[in-house]
Amino acid sequence: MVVRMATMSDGDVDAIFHALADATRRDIVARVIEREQSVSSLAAAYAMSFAAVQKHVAVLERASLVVKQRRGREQIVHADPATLERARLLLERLETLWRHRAAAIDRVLAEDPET
Amino acid sequence: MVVRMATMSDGDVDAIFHALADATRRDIVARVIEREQSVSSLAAAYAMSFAAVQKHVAVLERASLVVKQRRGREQIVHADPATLERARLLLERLETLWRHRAAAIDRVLAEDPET
DNA sequence: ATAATATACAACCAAATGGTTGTGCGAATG
DNA sequence: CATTCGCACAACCATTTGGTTGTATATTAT
Repeated sequence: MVVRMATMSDGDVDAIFHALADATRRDIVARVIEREQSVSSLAAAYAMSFAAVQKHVAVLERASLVVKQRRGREQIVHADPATLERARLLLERLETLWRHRAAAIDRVLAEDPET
Repeated sequence: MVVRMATMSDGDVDAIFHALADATRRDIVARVIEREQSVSSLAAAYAMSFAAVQKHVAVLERASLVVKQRRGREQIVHADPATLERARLLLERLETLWRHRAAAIDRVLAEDPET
């Protein structure tokens, strides 16, 4: 199956990195990657109000890093690893840029040493 | 040469992702990767005040994504690709976690199908 | 039917963000 | 020396963030 990567708007990328810029949210992502779980089960893990955790999950959801799925009266939070990959690919692209630049510099230096 | 990766505090990671959560700042990183340049030469590229760009560079600097180096009256902004790599490695670790989980699920499913 | 549970959501607050303008100061140029 | 250039920094402002509490709603359990 081929999946076309939708072109990401700046806003999407902003949302992803912003969501990852908080230790609690990164921890939530790690937890739901290991095992999907309800919002309240997540909330139990942190020294803050339920509503605060709920908001963190909402931020992750807006960034498409997690998805919520209702099950009875619970809301189960799943990871969406595709979004993580998108973010990683962006960083990889920047690193590639760097390697190309470094290679270009090397070429120039090798070309005409001490002329 | 062996480089020991200093353990990153949550705050460091927060700073890196926060710095990347803005299109202007990501663009600045890309530009200085391609060619290091002065703050004012960067500022010329954006439709905002010099001070605003200066602040963006400061955010990137706090995150160690760029380094400034004085040259005469100019301040030359360089990329620090090591920090980019750190961020990428973090995302990779999360993705690895996911792959392990997926593998564990596969194992369970294969173990006892339809008992 | 009542109570308890899981979530949603609004209102509120302090602090941080992302922008502005203005002021000052060291370095280069005329 | 006077001026201009590149930058730093402070003050200010609107908006967003990350937390709180309180209220409402739907679902399960007694």
